[in-house]
Amino acid sequence: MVEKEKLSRREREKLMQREEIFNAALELFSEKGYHNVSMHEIAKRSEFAIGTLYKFFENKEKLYKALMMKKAETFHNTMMKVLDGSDDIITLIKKLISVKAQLFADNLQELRLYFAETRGASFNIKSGLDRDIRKMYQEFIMHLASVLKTGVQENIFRDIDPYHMAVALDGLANSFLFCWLENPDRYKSDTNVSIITDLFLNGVLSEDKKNSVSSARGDISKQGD
Amino acid sequence: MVEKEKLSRREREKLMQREEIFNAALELFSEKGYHNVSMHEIAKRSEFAIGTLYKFFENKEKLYKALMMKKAETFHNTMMKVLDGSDDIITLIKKLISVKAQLFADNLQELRLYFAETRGASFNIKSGLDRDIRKMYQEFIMHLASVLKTGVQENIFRDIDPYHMAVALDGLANSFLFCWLENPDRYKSDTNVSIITDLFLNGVLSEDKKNSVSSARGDISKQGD
Amino acid sequence: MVEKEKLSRREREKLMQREEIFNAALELFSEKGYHNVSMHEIAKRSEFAIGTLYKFFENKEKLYKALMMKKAETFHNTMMKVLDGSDDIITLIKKLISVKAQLFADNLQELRLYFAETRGASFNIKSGLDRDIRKMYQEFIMHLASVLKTGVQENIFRDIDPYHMAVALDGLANSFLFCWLENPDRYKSDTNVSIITDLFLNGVLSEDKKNSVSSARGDISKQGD
Amino acid sequence: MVEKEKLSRREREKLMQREEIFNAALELFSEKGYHNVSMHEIAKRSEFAIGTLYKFFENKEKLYKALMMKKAETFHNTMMKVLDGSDDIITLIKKLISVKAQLFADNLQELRLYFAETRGASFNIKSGLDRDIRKMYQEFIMHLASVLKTGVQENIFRDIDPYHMAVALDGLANSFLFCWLENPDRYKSDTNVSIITDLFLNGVLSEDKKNSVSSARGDISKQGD
DNA sequence: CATGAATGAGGGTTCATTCAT
DNA sequence: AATGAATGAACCCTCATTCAT
Repeated sequence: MVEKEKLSRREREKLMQREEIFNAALELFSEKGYHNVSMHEIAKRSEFAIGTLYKFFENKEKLYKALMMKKAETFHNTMMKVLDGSDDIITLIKKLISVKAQLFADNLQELRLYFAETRGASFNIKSGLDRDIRKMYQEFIMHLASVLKTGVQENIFRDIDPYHMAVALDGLANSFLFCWLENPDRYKSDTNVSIITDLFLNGVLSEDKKNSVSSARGDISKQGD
Repeated sequence: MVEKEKLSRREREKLMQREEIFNAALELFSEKGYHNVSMHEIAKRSEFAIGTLYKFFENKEKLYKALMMKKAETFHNTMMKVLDGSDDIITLIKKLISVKAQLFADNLQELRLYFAETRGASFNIKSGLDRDIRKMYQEFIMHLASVLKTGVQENIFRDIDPYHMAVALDGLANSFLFCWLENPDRYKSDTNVSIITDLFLNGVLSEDKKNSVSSARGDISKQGD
Repeated sequence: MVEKEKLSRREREKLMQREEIFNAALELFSEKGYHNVSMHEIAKRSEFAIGTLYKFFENKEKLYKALMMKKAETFHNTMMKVLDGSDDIITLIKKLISVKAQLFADNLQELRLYFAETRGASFNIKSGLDRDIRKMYQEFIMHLASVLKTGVQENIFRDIDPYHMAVALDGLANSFLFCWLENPDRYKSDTNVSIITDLFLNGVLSEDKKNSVSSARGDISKQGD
Repeated sequence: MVEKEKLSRREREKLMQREEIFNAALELFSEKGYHNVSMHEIAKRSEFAIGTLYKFFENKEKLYKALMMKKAETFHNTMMKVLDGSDDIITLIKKLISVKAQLFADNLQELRLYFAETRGASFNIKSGLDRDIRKMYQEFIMHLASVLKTGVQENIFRDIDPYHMAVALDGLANSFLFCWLENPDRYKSDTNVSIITDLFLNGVLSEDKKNSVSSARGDISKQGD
């Protein structure tokens, strides 16, 4: 993503330093939340002087914003890449959930911060972080909707507003994933992704598709009367 | 809930004052989040002296916790009451969404705080607020699951784990409601509640029930072929 | 001391109330020190309203001063009364130490406050408490000196400046009494008073008196060469 | 005590700053007592920002304790050093009083604080300051007692409990010194030290020594018959 | 250029005092 | 006259930010 070849040694070094500050800050914010972390702590953890932090980031809020935006972009891009794949729509949805599940498993703390910004009370109103992140989120939903729309056009899905389908799919995934990550004992990564997928597909697949999509029934509905 | 007849004038006054502090604090916390509101501000907004605030609430954290617990209990009780109604399961679900929609419409800001505690990064860990609120939420989900279970037993729903259905229904509702409340132009309270209901029911109704539940089809699926 | 006969019921009542506030305040100040006691606490302990406290005492500092002055006067008067007795000088000194010892044993905490004002850092500089108490103390020392002077004139004591003798006697007594009250295991009230007396008398008695004052030798000096 | 040669410029500076805060704080505490001095005042007097104070001392109580302990140690060490000298016992006592007198003259305000902790009402109990200081004081008394004991063994003093002699000597000195320092007009450093010494020695010297110790008579007892 | 000592505004909280009832 | 609810100045302390080195 970063084109190291074109940068001078000095510039590369700077980028590395920025990265190290990022990592230290992310760790701390994730552990304790924005307001319970001081610049002092970040400086110590990143092994830079406080002044150096301010060379890279105007202030604490901007640092946090940059951090969250970076994470959000990573999440965003990861999800978007799935949407841009050439899989058939059913596979794509399965992948989407699967990738999202992995994202949750790997970044639970960071996602809490992320959701605090999207759903909860933003820590950084002034910097407009919440606005920017929500915009990205909307972009993703719209893209997902456009993909789902092809499913409707191909008669795989019933004629439901694709935007609604997108919101539904995402909401379903979020609530299950949070639920599982908070009650880790309930979570078995293999079968659980399909629970979400199946619940979603059952609601949106067109009648004549239902039988042909194996996993969409057997798993969650035990009696096929 | 409060028996005003039995209280002395002084006690009524106290209750009113407490309420006013509550409201001022709730407004401010909702607008800016816990850490961006000072006791000074709350005092000013509520038109009391700082000392008076401390007569009613031991400290800022306790005030916040009392606030959140009160709101959470209101939400909780409102939703629980619906579950305890004697309606048939389909009506009950519709009511649930409808009531929840109203709750969202009336308390968007407060709900942001609520979600910050349940989903986002709550770092008010000391007071155990997040634990208490999540417990209440789990209680609700379990109760909803038990109600949905009767739907499975009566063969209205397919044989899906009721807990999963509960998580799904709640997740679906949350994401739609947040979405609409952030894009108020998309929101028309009448038709939109049924979008959530229909999406959910389509995923869980047993085959032989689908035709008999009118609203569950026509609205979202325009053509059943 | 207070002539109750001449006071109306109302006035007697007031006096009683004042007394109760005094006692509550004295207890608390003795337990925790001036700055660690709030008017609230005094009100609660004395079972009066805060406002009532302020009817009797202009402010906290004045209350404390009144309190300390009263205690100081009690100490002062008790000691002065001994000085005014008609005993011979040796007996008088013994009584003085004995009475002082009893005062210390009964009022250790209050005396700590008293010494904080006379010797330590006064809590109430503004009110001039330290000045007033030190004045009383000087008065006592001067009176003691005048009594000791008769001992010099009667050739019972050597020709030492009576003021010096007074300071010496008081200093001796204070340091022993504090020492014993802080190490109560060392303290046996009977013999210890005579330790102070003997030490003092040994230093000041004229040669020809030493043999005639029995207790002044045998007790502390075992070998009479 | 501090090896300035081995410290870097920065370290020396730090030490100087600490010293300046110490001095400002000591002045203020001595003038007004612990509770009547705010960190704000100390900051202003020492010409540092409040934050800087907290770089050097964890909190107000720790600052006060450090202050008191330092002063107490200085007093303690100064007195102890005299005790460890190789002088004969009479000279040693004279030196002791003389050094103590100088200490009082140079540190009257600070000594008030010190006595507030040892004798008066110390309510800095949390930090254990009073305990630590009293322990040091006891140590000094015990050491003094052990030195005086040699005087008894060498038959210079009568057979009096050395601990009692120590308490007496210290108490005598304290009361005279306080008295003089509060009535500076009475004080003439030369003759007055010998007043204390003589009073003490008169009480404790063995009979056969009294004549040989010149100063112990002539000064305070004008006629020896 | 990197550093981190120094800053001081602003936070939460207490409590002596007032005054309407 | 007695009350105690209400007040708000002032406390201790933190931490984002600056700037001389």
